[in-house]
This record gives sequence, C-alpha cells and structure tokens, in this order.
Amino acid sequence: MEELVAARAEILKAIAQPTRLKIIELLRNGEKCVCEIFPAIDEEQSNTSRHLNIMQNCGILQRRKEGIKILYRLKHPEVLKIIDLISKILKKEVSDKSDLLRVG
Amino acid sequence: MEELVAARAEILKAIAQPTRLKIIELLRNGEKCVCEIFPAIDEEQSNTSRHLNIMQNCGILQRRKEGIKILYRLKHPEVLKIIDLISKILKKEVSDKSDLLRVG
DNA sequence: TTGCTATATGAGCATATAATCATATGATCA
DNA sequence: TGATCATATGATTATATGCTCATATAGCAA
Repeated sequence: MEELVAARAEILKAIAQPTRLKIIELLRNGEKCVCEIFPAIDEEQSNTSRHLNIMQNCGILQRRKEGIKILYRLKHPEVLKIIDLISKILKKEVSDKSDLLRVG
Repeated sequence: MEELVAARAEILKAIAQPTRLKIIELLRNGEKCVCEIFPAIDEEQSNTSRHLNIMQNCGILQRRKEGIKILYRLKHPEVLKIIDLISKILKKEVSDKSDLLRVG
C-alpha cells in the first residue's frame, strides 16, 4: 500500500505542475526537441530541460537523439486521458460555482 | 492557457500525494467520517483533517455534517478513473523495466 | 452546567520544489 | 582546430508542502 501510493503519487506529481502541463499539451501533437519546446511555452531553456528530465525519469516521456537535437515525446496515451478527465472535472466545478452565484 | 494549466495543476496536485491517495482509495467504498479515516490510513487526526480540507477546497471531495461527525465523500468519479489510468501506466512501466533487466 | 467526542486550525520545523544564472558537455560544421 | 548550436547540470534562492504538537471550536449527553 505504502509503495503503491508512493509510485502513483510520483507519476501524478510529474503531471501536476503548470510548466509540465504546458509541455504535455505541446507534445500532444507529437515529438518535439527542447529548442522548439522552451520558446513555445515561454520558459528558460534550463528550466524546460529540468522539467523534461523529471517527466522522463518517471517514465511519462521518452527521449531520442537526432544529431545535435534531443526529441521528446509522450510515452503513454493515458496521460492525455488523465488531462481530459481533469478538464471534465473542471467544467463541472465551474458550472457548480456559477450555480452558486445564481442562487446565492 | 496560464489559467487553464494552473487550474488543472491545482486539482492534479490535490490527488498527487500519498496520504491523499490513501484517503481517496478509502472513499472508493463510499462516504466516511474523519474518525474512521485517520485510523484506517494510520495518520494523525490533524494531518488527516488538513488533507481532507485540501481536497474539499479544490472540489474533489464533498463534506456533510451528521450530528457531531463530518462525512466526506468523493465528488467526481473521474478521480477514480484517473487513478486507474495511473495504475495502467505503472503496470506498463514495471514490465518495461523488467524487460530491461531480462535483456541487459 | 460539565465533560466527552469529533473536527479544525495556529505555530513551528524540516524538506521539497521551481526558477534563475552561470557553466559544462557534446555534436556539428566551416 | 575553433566557432556555434543544443542540451544538461551545479549552485543558489524563494516559496510551498507535509507533519507534529498544542489548542480551539462545536455538538451532544449526563
């Protein structure tokens, strides 16, 4: 149980961060190199590299060398499904809150 | 984009923590009060209360008073689906790693 | 009222995380 | 070889997080 939840938390934490969510969103359309990613998400190269590393280490990204560049891609389609489920929750939450405003 | 990923990260972070994952797992079987939850997950009452608060604030738990007790329950079935997807990723990762051991 | 049970919260501490700047590494090409 | 481009990483700092102990609040029952 301890190990199971720790393993689950590790992967979830790797997803649960704004900069990393932007990267994941970008990689939805396929593999990209760091030099494409960091300007697209408007972050420093070093910071972007660190976040890519975090996601690669926990196994949600895969890395491939092509000449001088390193290309990253999503390894598991489940990650995108998770984000879609979060969006679903968010939509429900937003409509809950607007209901509150209407009634209260 | 900034706001969207921030909102997504907030909910994901609320899930991405071992103690909270234990609570979510426990609430899979329905609503429970704090006094049932904290012994079941072997955590302090105060710590458990804080974690319940975090999840309630971001909208993934719902709270209900019954006399002296406060009952918590999961608000969105999507949260359980997310955990199931994480389990799926974990299984794939584990078999990837054992493949590596077999070959290397 | 007093006392008991259940829950929440303030304060403090240790650790984790994210961002930045500077620099190192490594591949390519002139 | 040296220059350049792409990526990674060390060091530092600021902030966030999780846990604990002690205490506050609130409902209920004798």
